[in-house]
Amino acid sequence: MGTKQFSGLPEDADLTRADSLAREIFSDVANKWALLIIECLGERTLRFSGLRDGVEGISHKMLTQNLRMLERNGLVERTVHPTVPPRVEYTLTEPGRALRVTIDGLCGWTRRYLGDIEASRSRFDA
Amino acid sequence: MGTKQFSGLPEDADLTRADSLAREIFSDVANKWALLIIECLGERTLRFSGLRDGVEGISHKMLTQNLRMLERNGLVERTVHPTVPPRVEYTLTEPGRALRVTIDGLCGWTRRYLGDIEASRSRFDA
DNA sequence: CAGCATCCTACGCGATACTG
DNA sequence: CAGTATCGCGTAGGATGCTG
Repeated sequence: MGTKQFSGLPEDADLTRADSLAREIFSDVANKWALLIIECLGERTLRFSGLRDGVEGISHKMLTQNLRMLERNGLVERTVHPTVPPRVEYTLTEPGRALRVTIDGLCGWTRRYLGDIEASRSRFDA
Repeated sequence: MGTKQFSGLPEDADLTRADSLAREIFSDVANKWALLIIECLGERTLRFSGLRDGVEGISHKMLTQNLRMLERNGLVERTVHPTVPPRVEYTLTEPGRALRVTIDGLCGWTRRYLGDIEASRSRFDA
């Protein structure tokens, strides 16, 4: 981000602060588990356990940790039903759904170039 | 990816292998440094040192490491000019440029929701 | 200049156990 | 069931030094 990928603004007000914030958000979001969680949520509402099953290979800890982070950034909404046993549901917010569109693009890209990448790999490994 | 986000194929041939490969690629690509390197490269051709300056905060080691990985997956092309001192240039390949479009979307998303996220954060931290 | 190898630390992350 | 806390290992990743 050295070249200010995020700003693109005319005014230089306190652009530095905005840029460092952007970089921070980017780091939060550009990680495997966060992306997979969002992708798994999609349009549905899922419980903690549902997400755990849905996101293959994720540990209890990673799931809670990332869910907190996503909630903090306002990408998922967390609703607690005060029943016993407790029932907690997660849904994407509007920003979350917007991000999901991008992630879909990433998944599509992966599908599209799967073969090329596999080929490139075997070439490289030789 | 428990729900096979990547496959979406009719035939179930050896879909499992394809899916695990996809997951592997996804892990490679869905990481902060890789994305920032690709974004920094853009349409340009950059040398190692250029990338080092361009991608703010990246260490020598992380840069080489990620560049190797991206080269292996065929997302960047590496050309060595046998001069002294050596001159090595990096460019995005076609798959790399395609991925870049997606990353641009991610950057755009960040810009777009910067304010909302900042607000959500202060709300959450209270 | 580019990049590999080595060392060493910090922390990511899994496993486990405990509350409401 | 959902969540927090603690411990412990493995690895990510920074710093440094050596080659061509």
